[in-house]
Amino acid sequence: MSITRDVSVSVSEVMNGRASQSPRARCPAPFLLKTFDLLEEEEGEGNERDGRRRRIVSWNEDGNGFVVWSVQEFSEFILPKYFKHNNFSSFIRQLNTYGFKKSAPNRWEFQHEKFQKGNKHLLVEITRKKCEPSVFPSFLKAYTKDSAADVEENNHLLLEENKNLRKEKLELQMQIAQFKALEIKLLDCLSQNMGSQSKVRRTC
Amino acid sequence: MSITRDVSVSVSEVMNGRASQSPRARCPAPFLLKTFDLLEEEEGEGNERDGRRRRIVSWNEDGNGFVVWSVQEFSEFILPKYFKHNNFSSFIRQLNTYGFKKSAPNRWEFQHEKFQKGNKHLLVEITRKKCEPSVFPSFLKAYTKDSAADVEENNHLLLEENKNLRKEKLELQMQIAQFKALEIKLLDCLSQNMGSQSKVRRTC
DNA sequence: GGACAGAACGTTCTAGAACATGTC
DNA sequence: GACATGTTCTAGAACGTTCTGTCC
Repeated sequence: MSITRDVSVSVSEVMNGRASQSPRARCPAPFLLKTFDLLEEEEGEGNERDGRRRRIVSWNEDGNGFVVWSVQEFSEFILPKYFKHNNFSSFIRQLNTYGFKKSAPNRWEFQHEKFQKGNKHLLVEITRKKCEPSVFPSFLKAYTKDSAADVEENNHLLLEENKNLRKEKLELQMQIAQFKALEIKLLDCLSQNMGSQSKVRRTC
Repeated sequence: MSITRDVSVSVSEVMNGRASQSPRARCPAPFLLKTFDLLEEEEGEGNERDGRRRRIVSWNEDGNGFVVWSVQEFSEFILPKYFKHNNFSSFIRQLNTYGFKKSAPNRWEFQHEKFQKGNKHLLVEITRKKCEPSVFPSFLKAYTKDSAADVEENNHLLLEENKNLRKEKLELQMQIAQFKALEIKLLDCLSQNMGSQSKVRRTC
């Protein structure tokens, strides 16, 4: 009974649902593949075309990120080749969606822990950010969305209860004060009425 | 007593505080002025330089918006001339902050109701979007900013206080119970010790 | 095979947030 | 130093497109 077979599915894949689908299962998101391929093409034979491309976009020195050297050319020539648009901002949006971080000021360099030169297999570990919240079953979304309001409501209820408790406490304290006064009166009565009979201690 | 003099200050100006400041009072935001000037330069004599510029950015046909024709040249040559950066996305962010809307797909055209060719005086009507919420006096900002955390914290404190109040209430109720028991004992003592002397009522 | 619903993914436009800078 | 404004990086939100399982 080898139930350990074929369970090499990462947590992240289960999380974002990729693992449960047939063709796309165990495949990186299209965006990641395209971006990776786009960069791998840099590693070509170094002919004129690749040389030109290398000035537009490339892996960084350490191979743990990439740099868009010419936004204009990247947008005009590279993007439409791999995607259905030529907007640099859309490309950036996708990078952020998949958790990439801009890793240098003054130039368009981005990094992701699992996006490394030569390690295409790591791409499956990269998940859409939107998937993290949606680990919550969707039917809980409404609750999550209104949590702020809920907290406020909770607050209000607590405040009400607090007010009532304070009021009750005050009433109890007044009762106790009356009891104390009563005790004194009773003791007075006792000491007076018992007169010469016997001593009375407060504990009776 | 003409108190109606010099009250030509628009509501929006009062709202965003521009009207209360001296030099900048009744002045459009720097960003708006710069963007407007940048476009007004298009209306020059039409010499070579302006001709070139016109291909980069210009008012639209109706004069109720403008178009950045070449993002690359706009970013490289125009932006650093007027602002402290050359990022097109930062320029876009500012446009959105001031309520401009992208008014055409497939090209970088933006419009704002009060941003019109030849009507520089309308610029004072354009306010930062952030100012709408900050109609709230600024001294409330801290509260507003931390409100979520505050509410949570408040909640926690209330919960603690509630717990203590319940505890105190219980203790008070126990005290009262003891007092009641004591009262009964005292009354017993009284009735016993007074014997034949006189009747004792609980109110003594 | 075709229709269709639901989910994942992509594209676009706008806003949030943190920090920097400048101004009074 | 409080406040408005500017700059940067990231996220929200709406909507469109593609994929996939299901039912007929």
